[in-house]
Amino acid sequence: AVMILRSRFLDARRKRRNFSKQATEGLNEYFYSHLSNPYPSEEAKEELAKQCGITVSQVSNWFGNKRIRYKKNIGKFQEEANLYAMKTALGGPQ
Amino acid sequence: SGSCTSSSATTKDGTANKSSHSSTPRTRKKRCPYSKFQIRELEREFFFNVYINKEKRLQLSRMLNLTDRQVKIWFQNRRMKEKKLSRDRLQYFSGNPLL
DNA sequence: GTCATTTATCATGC
DNA sequence: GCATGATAAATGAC
Repeated sequence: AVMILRSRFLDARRKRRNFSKQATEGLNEYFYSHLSNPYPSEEAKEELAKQCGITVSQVSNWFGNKRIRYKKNIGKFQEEANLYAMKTALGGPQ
Repeated sequence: SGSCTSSSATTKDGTANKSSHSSTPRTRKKRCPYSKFQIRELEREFFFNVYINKEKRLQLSRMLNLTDRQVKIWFQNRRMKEKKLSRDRLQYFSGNPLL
């Protein structure tokens, strides 16, 4: 039984699964509404994790990847940025 | 594929030697994944001792063709990885229906 | 020393 | 074939 749990644990860590639509939505809303300083505090990370149904580590991973990939190619994310800027302007998270 | 050997890129202090200007912001060392052999030996030592002393560090760095700094940082990162593994294990097994 | 990062790389999804 | 999440070197704050 212990071996089974151990193998499942190892498999769960290895396999990557995309986040749900709502999770990515929430992460992007925070990112683009804090574009000048996209560094959520530990409390904000916990809040996002609970809201998105993922772990705090996954929130940290997402922001780390997002920051550098955004910085490396701002143009590619322009459309996405406008989308979420529009969304927050129309009564999104205050 | 041939720019990860630790002999040419940096000096022993870890100070980069790319330009002659003394005030150039030293370039960040390129991340180069370690070989299977290097990882095996580092893990072996980590199993005996989570904290490595200076002598074993020098010995290991020579054997693996790494700098002291690289070995030191590897152990730091490895301790952080161990801590994260413990957190993940706890979280994973805490809500397990088989328990 | 820890620890949050940056950056490149790996592994997978689709 | 890239997008995406996770991990492995490397840096810097403290």
